[in-house]
Amino acid sequence: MGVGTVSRVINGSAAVSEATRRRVLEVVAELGYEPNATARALSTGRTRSVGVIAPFFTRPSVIERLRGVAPLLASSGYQLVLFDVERPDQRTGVFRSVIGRVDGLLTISLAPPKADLRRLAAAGIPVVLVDHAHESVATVTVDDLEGGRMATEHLLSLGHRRIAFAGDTDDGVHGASASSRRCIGYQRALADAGVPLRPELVKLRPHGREAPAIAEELLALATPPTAVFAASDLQALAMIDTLEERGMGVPDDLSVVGFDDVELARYAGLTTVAQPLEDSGTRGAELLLSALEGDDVLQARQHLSLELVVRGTTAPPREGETGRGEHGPKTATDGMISQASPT
Amino acid sequence: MGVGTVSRVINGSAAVSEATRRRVLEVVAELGYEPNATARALSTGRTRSVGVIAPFFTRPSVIERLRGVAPLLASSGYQLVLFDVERPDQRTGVFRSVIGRVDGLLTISLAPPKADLRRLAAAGIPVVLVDHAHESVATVTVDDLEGGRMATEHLLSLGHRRIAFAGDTDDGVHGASASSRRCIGYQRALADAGVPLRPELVKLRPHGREAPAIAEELLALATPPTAVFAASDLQALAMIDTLEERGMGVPDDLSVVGFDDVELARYAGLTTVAQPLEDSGTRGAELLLSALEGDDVLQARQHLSLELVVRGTTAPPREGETGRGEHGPKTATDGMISQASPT
DNA sequence: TGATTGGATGGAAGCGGTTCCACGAGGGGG
DNA sequence: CCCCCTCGTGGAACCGCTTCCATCCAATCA
Repeated sequence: MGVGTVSRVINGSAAVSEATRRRVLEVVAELGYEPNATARALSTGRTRSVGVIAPFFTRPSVIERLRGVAPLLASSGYQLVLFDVERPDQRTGVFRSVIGRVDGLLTISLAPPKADLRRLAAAGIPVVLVDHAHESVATVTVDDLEGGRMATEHLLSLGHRRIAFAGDTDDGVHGASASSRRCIGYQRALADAGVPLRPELVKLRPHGREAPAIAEELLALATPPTAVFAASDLQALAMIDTLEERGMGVPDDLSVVGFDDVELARYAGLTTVAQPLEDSGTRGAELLLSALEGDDVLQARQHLSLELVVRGTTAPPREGETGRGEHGPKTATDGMISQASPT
Repeated sequence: MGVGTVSRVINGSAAVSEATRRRVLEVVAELGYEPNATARALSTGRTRSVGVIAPFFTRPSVIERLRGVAPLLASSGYQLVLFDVERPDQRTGVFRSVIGRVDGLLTISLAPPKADLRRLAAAGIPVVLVDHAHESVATVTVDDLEGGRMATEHLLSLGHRRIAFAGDTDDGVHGASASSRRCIGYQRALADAGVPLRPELVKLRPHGREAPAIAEELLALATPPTAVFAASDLQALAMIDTLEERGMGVPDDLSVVGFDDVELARYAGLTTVAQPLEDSGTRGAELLLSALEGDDVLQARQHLSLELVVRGTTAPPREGETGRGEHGPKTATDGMISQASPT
């Protein structure tokens, strides 16, 4: 029994007589032989695994995306190799180090450097970007700008005028510009409504991890906002916690809108802009799988839609605090007709 | 420049003259050369990656464990390869297929077949079991039995007597016997309190995914329970949803206790038995990493402790419903003195 | 000055598969 | 009866790296 024959039997390739096939299988079973995946990968050039690169993959929003990815990969026989990016220096090397380790690549909320994308392409590794737009590879995105607008308009329609924005600094490290696009939507909505943008109400912090600090700063303002639009649910939730610790009632004293609609948001009753997280993962995986089958998906641009979900953290501002009189003292003269047009 | 020399420079092994080293590095930079990880793995027998096997890894409890694992692996330079087990047939092969793909293995809430454990040992792959006890490999566990007892005793101390248990069928597929151990704790607590075990109050369903069905069945009973101990927070939460849809108030009409204390539980205000999920991941990763360094950790048995966290889903039963009169009609004769000894 | 020693270097072997090619045997057609 | 095909099979070459061994050269020592 030559090595070639055994290989052929195991891979079911080419023609092998029924007799030898049976004999090989017999011996394989007896020896409990299991082919070495690494050797096979080296020889064939295919690893049967796809890489998923995500910053802080245990974040709820990423996890919900993975919920869409995992089942598809599992049922297609691909191994899921997770590359967690937690520090800037990790990101530098990841895109390079995956070459030769994976057959395909899916990134979540990350902007791959153009140079790396070129190398990947040269290496014949298909790439799909979930939650990040790019001109030359397949992407699955939502209209963050529009989402920012939706959240802000909701607040405006409730009668709010002093609306803060809490987001991530687009440090360029993770290239997660979703937050900044949402901020643009926020600014546009304000502009369209003729509400002046007040720079002191726009708070940016790295990683979206310092919502408490932002809450404190906002509260310390001479005239605090009556509403906050946070660029992610996690930020919104953390902010609400801090606010309530400081004795502020949500939404009575302050309205809060989030973004994403992660599972937690439902339980916390958070008003938020919902994006189809799990679906984004599914679409991304579909795209990648089809690229691995040989299809050309470079032009694919999946656009998922957003939806405002109004729950319990937004309400009209207290009387006299619509913020119309920008700097004016809190004169409680408006009576009770502050509700604009609730959804 | 021979291949050997280049290899030596790249791996910083053995002696290479400063001149050649510089020259090699130069060319490497110029060519943008990146070593092929697969070939390296085949040659050295080390993959620089560790496998994590978990059933449904996107479940909150697993994710929180991974939160402990990921940072440690990342900072030690190991790749995290995730093997998601969603179907029984996947489990059969996983333990075999990891051989040759990973240097070490960490399983979560899974019972590896003894035979596979032997093969792994023979292949020199260290294994750490998180959330599953085993005699011959390193484990990180909690005392589920005691946890079941804690939850049940809490309910008993509130005055409940008709206490239901909602858990997973220990189908042997995932070998997740945590649920059944918790059930034993539940039974012991009842026995110790002299409360007879009523089989119709013990509901087991696969995957812990059918809490709604269990809730329905419980409600349909001639004399429904006044409290439920669910073997996981997810089950508890799903059950509460269903209960409330049916017009039952929690905890007014029915008390519910969960298990795990996942993040959601905090937001949902669920009373539950808290186990240090993230910490379990950290401990597991530490053990594995140290085994990878060559330490013998086979005897390691990390025992983490549990804690009852009382929130808003448990309360004394309604008057006259302590269940003392097992089958008795709901005679509302007890007056208002139903509170036993609230925590 | 010749022998000795040790550091630097080149390259072959091997890791465990897959694949291609050559070869042999058996069968059908001329 | 011989030739040619075809099918089945064995094994060499190769995938890209590490590692060991042999070689070489220069410096040190006698």
